Amino acid sequence: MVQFAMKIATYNVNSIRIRLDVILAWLEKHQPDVLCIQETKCQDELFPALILSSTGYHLHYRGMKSYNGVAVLTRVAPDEVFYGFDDQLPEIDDARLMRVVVSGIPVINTYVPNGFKLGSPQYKYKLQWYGRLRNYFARHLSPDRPALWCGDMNVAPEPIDVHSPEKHLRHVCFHEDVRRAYRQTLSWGFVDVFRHLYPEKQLFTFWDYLRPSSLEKNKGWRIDHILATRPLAEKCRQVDVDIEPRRAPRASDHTFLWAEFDV
DNA sequence: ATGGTCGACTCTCGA
Repeated sequence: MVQFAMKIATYNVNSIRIRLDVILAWLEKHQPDVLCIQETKCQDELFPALILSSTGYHLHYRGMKSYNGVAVLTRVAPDEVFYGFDDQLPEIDDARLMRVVVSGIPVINTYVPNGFKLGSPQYKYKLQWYGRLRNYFARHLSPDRPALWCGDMNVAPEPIDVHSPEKHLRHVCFHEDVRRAYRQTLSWGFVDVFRHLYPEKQLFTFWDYLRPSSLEKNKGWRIDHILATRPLAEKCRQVDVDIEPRRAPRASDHTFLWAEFDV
C-alpha cells in the first residue's frame, strides 16, 4: 500500500543567478519534494536566497567564486546537512558534494569533476574522486537502507547513453576508465533508476553548447543521474526529463531529470 | 587538428 509519493529531481543550472527564473518556474510546475542543483557558480553571500525562500522551499547550499557550487531545495526541512568529503582532501569539494537527510532518507548531491582531458591531472582527480565517493558511501550509508544519489556525474554509463559512442571512446565522460570508475562506485549498492525502469530506452540530459545544432539533431548525452539503493529503487515508479534546454524559459545545456517513488 | 558557445570575471578559464 502506498503511503506517500516522493519526487526528486536534479538539474545542472550553470549559474543559479542567471537561471533563477528557470528554477522558479520548474518548482512551481512540478513541486518536487527535493531538487538537487549543481554548478550554481555563486558564493554563498551572493546566493539568491531571499527570492528562492519565497517558494516555501528550504534552501541549503555551498558555493565558491565562478565555479562549482551545489544546492538542495527541500519541501520539508532536512534533519541534517553535510558538505564535502570527510577524508581530509581539498575543501574545494565542499562545493561539489553535499548530503542532506530528508524524512529520514539520506540524499547525496554531487557535481563530479569534468576531467578536462584524458591523461590530464584533472582526469586523474576525477577517477580518484569516484574512489573517494565509494568510500564515503561505505562510511555513511547502508545498501540495505533507503538512500538517494543524484547529480551531474559527468559519465555516460553505456553506449546507448551518448550519441555516436564510437566517436567518444577517448572522451573524459565516456572513456572505458571513467565508466569503470563510475561502475565501481555504483556497485557499492546504488541502482540507476532510469536504466532500471527502462532497460532499452535512450534519453539524454545534456546537449553540448559547443555544438550548437546538437539539440536539433538530438546529439546528446545522459550524464545526469538519479540512483537509489535497492530497497528504494524497487519503489521507483517513473523517471523522465523535462524542459527542452536552449528554448524555454532560458537557454541551457542540461535539462531537469526527475524520479518519483512510492515510499 | 580545430573551433564552436556560454557564464563568471578579468582580459581568461572552465565546461
